[in-house]
Amino acid sequence: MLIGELAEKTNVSVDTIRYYEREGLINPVSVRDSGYREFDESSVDAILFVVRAKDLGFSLKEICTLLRLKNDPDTTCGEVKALAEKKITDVIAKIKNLQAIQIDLAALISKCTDTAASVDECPIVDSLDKKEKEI
Amino acid sequence: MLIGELAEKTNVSVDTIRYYEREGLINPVSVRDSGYREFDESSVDAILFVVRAKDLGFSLKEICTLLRLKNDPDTTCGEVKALAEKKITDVIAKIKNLQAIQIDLAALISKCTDTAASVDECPIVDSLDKKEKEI
DNA sequence: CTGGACTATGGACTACACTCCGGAGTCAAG
DNA sequence: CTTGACTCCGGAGTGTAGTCCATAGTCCAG
Repeated sequence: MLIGELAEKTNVSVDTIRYYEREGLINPVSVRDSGYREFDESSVDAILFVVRAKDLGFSLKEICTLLRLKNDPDTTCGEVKALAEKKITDVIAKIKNLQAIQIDLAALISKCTDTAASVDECPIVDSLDKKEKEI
Repeated sequence: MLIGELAEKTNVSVDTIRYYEREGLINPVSVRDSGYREFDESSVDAILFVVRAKDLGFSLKEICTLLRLKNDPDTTCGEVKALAEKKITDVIAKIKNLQAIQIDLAALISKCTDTAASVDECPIVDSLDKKEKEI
């Protein structure tokens, strides 16, 4: 199949597929003399691999590494697991950060009881202005 | 004080301060004929306002809005609160997303029991390869 | 053999928040 | 009055993940 059909089957745009190819994430099965790329069902799987890994929070660079491991017969499952573990650590850290932000925002919001008040007396602005430095 | 001193006091680089000025987030108190910007303690507070808002997850653009509200006498506290509420909604959505990712990653990781196994039998790679599409 | 749909390429552009650079001008101390 | 630290400006570069474009070539049905 040509790139347009692959794009349709995977729900990934033609431009993005070409971008993934440039980044070394996928390869056409063959290329005609005209330059037209040809793909098959394995290409669909390859694209979906990338999409799923992306959904799990892996960057394209990390997916590259994942693919290199996947295609190297000497790779052990442990190496892949290590990547997944590193990623989950990152994810947990991000969640923690966001939760701290959530708590701070909630505290600010709850302080604001009189929404009609002038901004001069707004406890939210006030907090951003004068918040004592934490240790 | 000059920009270098302000940078030191706020722990924000000279380049970043100039960038914030270009973006309309802060303004020097005055500018000499030579072009040298002059700042005072209020500038320190202004920078710290930006830094704190950033820490709460606001983008520079949003901080711009926040500052416009802050400086407009007609602004009510409710308008500021609305921004904070929108932001906390965003934050909660991000947390939810990341938590879903965390769960998926944890499931994959727990499936991998034999770290010495070849990547061909790696349940993690396997899942990325063949995961049936969810509805 | 022609028209319309598709594809190729290279490069520019987006958003975000900086960061770095070169060349020139300024300032204050010694 | 020189030296060294500081500052100015404009512009380019960084990383991420694409997206869009013009121009040119290709493919196939009618």
